[in-house]
Amino acid sequence: MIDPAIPRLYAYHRALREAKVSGKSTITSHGLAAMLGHSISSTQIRKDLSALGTLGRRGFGYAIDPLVEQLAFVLGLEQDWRVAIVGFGYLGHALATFITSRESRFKIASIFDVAPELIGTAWQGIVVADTSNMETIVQDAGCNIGVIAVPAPAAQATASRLASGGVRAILNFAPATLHLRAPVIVRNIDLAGEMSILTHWLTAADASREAEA
Amino acid sequence: MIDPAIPRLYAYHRALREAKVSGKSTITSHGLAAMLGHSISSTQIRKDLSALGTLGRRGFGYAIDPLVEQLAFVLGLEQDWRVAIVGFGYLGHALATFITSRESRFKIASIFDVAPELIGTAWQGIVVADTSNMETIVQDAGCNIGVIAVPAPAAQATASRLASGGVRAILNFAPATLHLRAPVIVRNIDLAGEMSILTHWLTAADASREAEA
DNA sequence: AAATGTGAAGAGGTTCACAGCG
DNA sequence: CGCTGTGAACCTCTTCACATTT
Repeated sequence: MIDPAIPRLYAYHRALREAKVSGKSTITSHGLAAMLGHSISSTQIRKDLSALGTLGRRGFGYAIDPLVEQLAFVLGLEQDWRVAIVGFGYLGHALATFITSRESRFKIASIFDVAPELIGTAWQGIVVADTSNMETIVQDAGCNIGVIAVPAPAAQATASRLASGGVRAILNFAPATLHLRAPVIVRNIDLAGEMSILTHWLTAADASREAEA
Repeated sequence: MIDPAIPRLYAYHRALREAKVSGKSTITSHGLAAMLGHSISSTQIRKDLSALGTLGRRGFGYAIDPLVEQLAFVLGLEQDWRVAIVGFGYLGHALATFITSRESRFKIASIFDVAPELIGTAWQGIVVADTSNMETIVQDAGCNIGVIAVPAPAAQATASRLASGGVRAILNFAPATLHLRAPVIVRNIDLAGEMSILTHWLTAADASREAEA
């Protein structure tokens, strides 16, 4: 499966579950495109879905149930994942809540922080640990995925230690470039960067309006 | 400037500021690529930077100061932006802190929530308002940018009201497709989606390892 | 008739190879 | 000689047009 298709597949998965909740049992590629605000064309949707196997019926559309199931399979959402969260400030806390509430297959398995007032407190039965034995705790808890919600200067060390503990995928919210030798999948979410994408386009929009005038 | 270059430009901006802090005043395209973990090639960097004007000196590299300045200009980081945050739970709180700490040009100008225990409390001098007069408050505060950190079912209404209040760019953390008629720039950040991108690749890695065996 | 599935054309961005300059 | 700047080749993904199936 091609790279940029994956985020689209997740979008389909989400929209289809919504469609199901609202009572539908089939949907067409056009209908799905409409649900997604036409940000993805119906042709694109058909191309993506046909790559997963023969799931549609010509002249009819797609049955939602098997489609959701197949998407969940391809996205790896049919197995359990154990997540370690490092940094349990507002961001870490928000992520813990968010992740577990949206996808039942994600379990927070360990939480770390350096703040003395947080260490030893519990969230949903998980006790916040200090970072001194991160590698072993992560390994013992069987964490596959790590979430980095620490300040930028601490991000690299955190990433290395998560990798040492056997984590093979990292979601990084710290504005820092992570250097890892091991085959770890890293996905960076740079909030300040996202903001500046907005400001760039706002500025560009202003500039072009002035150019017209 | 081409679309996918913008996130790269922000990455350069961040790395260059780091380089400056560590005492450098010039840098080569190769050096910058190394700082970014070679996730971007030096050729790509030169193409991107040359599109901004003649900023490098052949046989020498780039002077950091003018480059940072030019990048900030292109990214729209040289003007002030007023941000409205809707939803002041853990996520909203984290974003408020994060945004203001990273880029001094972003000012949180208004905050909204529906929780009675939050309404009326203050954060950094900004009083959390209920959502009843969102349009006028946002307009009076001169907000350009809105951040949606509410549950998915409330996202669409929030977006529409922000747009009515004059907001022209939205950073949306709710897993929902926003339908807006006005020329509003929307950037969606889907945390569950990001997680499933990781799980897809983890699953794919497992599958290919089994195929090899 | 209606909607999927798909080879071919097209668009957009990245990489290459090297010219140009300090 | 080192490093930037850039036209051309390349490649990947998207869109088009239409054959195909119910």
